[in-house]
Amino acid sequence: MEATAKRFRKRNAILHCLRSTDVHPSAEWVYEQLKAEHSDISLATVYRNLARFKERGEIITVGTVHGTERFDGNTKPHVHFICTACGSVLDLHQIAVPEELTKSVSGIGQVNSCHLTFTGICNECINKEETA
Amino acid sequence: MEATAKRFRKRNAILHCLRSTDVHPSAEWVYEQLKAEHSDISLATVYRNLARFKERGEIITVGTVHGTERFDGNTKPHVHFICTACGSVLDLHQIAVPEELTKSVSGIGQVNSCHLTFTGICNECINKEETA
DNA sequence: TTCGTTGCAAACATTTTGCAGTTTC
DNA sequence: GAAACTGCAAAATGTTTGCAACGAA
Repeated sequence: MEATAKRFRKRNAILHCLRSTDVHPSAEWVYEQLKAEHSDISLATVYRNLARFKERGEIITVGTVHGTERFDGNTKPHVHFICTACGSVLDLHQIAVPEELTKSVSGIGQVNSCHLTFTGICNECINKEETA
Repeated sequence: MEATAKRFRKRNAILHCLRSTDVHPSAEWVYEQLKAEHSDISLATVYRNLARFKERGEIITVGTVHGTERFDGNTKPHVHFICTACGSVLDLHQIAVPEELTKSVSGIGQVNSCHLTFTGICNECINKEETA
């Protein structure tokens, strides 16, 4: 099996981890997840591969939340909501950036991507606050 | 003059610096600008005041470009273009996020802000590349 | 006297890098 | 053997904090 070639085991694991979650993880989170299966994995490997994936467009960056970069294995354009209280990042699949908007950007340069992000307080954090 | 009270001179200078530029500066950039007028200013003061302004909504964060946070003294909602080559951040005043979009987000929590960002390569960098 | 602001240096957290060891071709 | 991937530890980076000094009320 090519996919399990020892050479790429960790790289594949990192990509798979990103693709199979919707928490928009940080490097640290991915590292923690993979430690179970790959007890000898190093954080540097996670960072190196995240950088590589990003370069190749296999993953995207959602932004920096509370000082740490957050990634998304879903590269299809979609909208995000970032809770500034707990730092969670949620997908808003029901919304899309109208194509006309993107088109009207030409003239400033070569546009490679477009990212719409809402920030606020998620329902969970609002409830916590009320209960407290 | 209240505005020039020694107590707030540097804080005012920092805010004024942000309000009177469209480069979407980093903390370091603001610091460098202010050194001319305030030779004894410290980077910590810049960071402290930027955090304060952000908290109070007097400035906003545009995002993190090449590892450093970039600020904007213009808090009116507007769209940005980030050049991933040179790291410059440009305003796209001609575009606006349709209100309907924002409205349809309710349900996920309390939305405080919304930010649309395009990334790509600015014309200047494209030209540099071609000439090279 | 009490409070808020600052400079300085130290601390901090995240991310990147150098190097040696290993695997694949 | 050459090239690619990795772990480890060290380094680099951007940002925050503790503290003493100062200024304003």
